[in-house]
This record gives sequence, C-alpha cells and structure tokens, in this order.
Amino acid sequence: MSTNNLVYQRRRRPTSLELSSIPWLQGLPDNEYTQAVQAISVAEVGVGETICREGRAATYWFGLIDGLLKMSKDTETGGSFTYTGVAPGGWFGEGTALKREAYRYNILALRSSVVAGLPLETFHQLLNQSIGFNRFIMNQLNERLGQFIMAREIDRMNDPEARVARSLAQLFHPVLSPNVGDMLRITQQELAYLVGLSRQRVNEALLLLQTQKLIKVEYGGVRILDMAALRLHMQSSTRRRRRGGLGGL
DNA sequence: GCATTAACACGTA
DNA sequence: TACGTGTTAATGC
Repeated sequence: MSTNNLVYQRRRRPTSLELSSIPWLQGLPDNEYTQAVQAISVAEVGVGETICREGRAATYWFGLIDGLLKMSKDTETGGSFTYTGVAPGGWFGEGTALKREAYRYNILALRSSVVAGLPLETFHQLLNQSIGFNRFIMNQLNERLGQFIMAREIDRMNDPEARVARSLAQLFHPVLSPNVGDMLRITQQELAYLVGLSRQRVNEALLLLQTQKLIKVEYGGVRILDMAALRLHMQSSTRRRRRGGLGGL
C-alpha cells in the first residue's frame, strides 16, 4: 500500500563489481562510460518493497543487479496481475523513460534485491549521443516485444506444465536478463506467484519438467538443462497422474 | 477433474 | 532455528 520512496533515499554509489554486471555499459566508449557511471546509483530493496509504482512520474531507467523482481499491475478488483519477472542483468522501463511518462506498472521485489537506476536526463543524453546505447535500447525494445507476445501465448495456455516451462524461459531470457546463468535462484513459492498457480501445482510441474530433463530442481532454485525445449514447451497431451502410479510409465 | 488451501514431515542453509 | 521442498487431505468450481 505505502508508496514509500525509501528506495530513492537509500541510494548509494555502485561498486565496481555491480558496474561490471550492467550489460549496456560494457560496450560504451570511455567518455560515455564515465558519464553513465557517474549518474548511476544503486539501492538495496527488501522483499515486497516497491521500486516504482504505477502512475508515478518516471525518474529513472532501472536495472536489476541482484535479486528478483516482478512487473505487475493492479486490477480493478483489487488484485494484481503479473506480467513478467525481471532477473539479474535485466533493465526495464525504457518505454516509459523514452516518453517521459508515468510508470504503467508496479515493480516490486520478490526477494531482497539490488536495483540500479540511471536518471532520465542521462538516459536521454546517452540516447542523443551514443550509438552503442541506442543499439542496446533498440535491441531491448525488440526483445521486449517478443516477450510480451510470448506472454500472451502463455496466458492462452491452460496447461500448468507449459506455463511454468515458458515462464522459466522468460526469466532466463538471454537478452533481457543476460546474467542469470544456468541456475536461477527462485523459490517455488515465488515462481507460483509469478506464474499464477499454487506452490503445490508449481512443484508438481517442476518435477515433471525435471523428469523430462529440461531442468534440475535444486534447493532454493532451478537449474536449466535445456533452454530451447523450455521455451518451445508445448501443451502436454498426456495428462499426468496425480498420485499412485508407482508403476510409472 | 483439476486446481487450491491447509497442514505436515523432512532436509538444508 | 528458519526456511524451502515434497506430500497428502479436504474443499471448491
């Protein structure tokens, strides 16, 4: 409920390790690099805290250094609808930043996270002068478009396994979230919130995906074994058996 | 039928 | 100890 601006008050300078995890910084020439680095600030965000809230004027272009975020929007009925997760290395809000509009969704932390912010002025300065920066943004927008089309496909599916599989694939998006690696630290409860299913059902889906050798379920996270298969995961035609079935197969 | 919530035992950090 | 996982039972659409 509280639209706290604590996130902004807690700003600090980024460490060199944090800077090295920002994908678009790496390709910039020296002068633009230092210009960007001087403007970037980071903040620690606790579980459940809001980074930006729907309707508030955009002040930063945000990126996730560490942790896990979710992008969601409040519904008329008082609930909330989750669009997607943001994994480390992911940057978001460029559409809003470009138009200097108000944020169109809420971003909140699913686990304690470190968020980086580039002020809007610097964002636009870089847009005006840096080809490398423009290339990154253009690519980002293109990928984002594909991501949202995929989100629509996921919504249309009623098969939980396929929804979990493709949601995982989105979290592991190699361009929008390049720093995830093979292992995604996310609890099954968090994933359940993200996908819109119960924890128990997500657990069941994960175990099935594991038997299909697409992932490895580990304590506190999931290891990706076959990214391509996850992304293309089709509706499973065969219905699973809930209990018993120890004969298996 | 299938998914959800609640509750539980168990393993791990 | 606190948390996350894997199961089962009861309940609802």
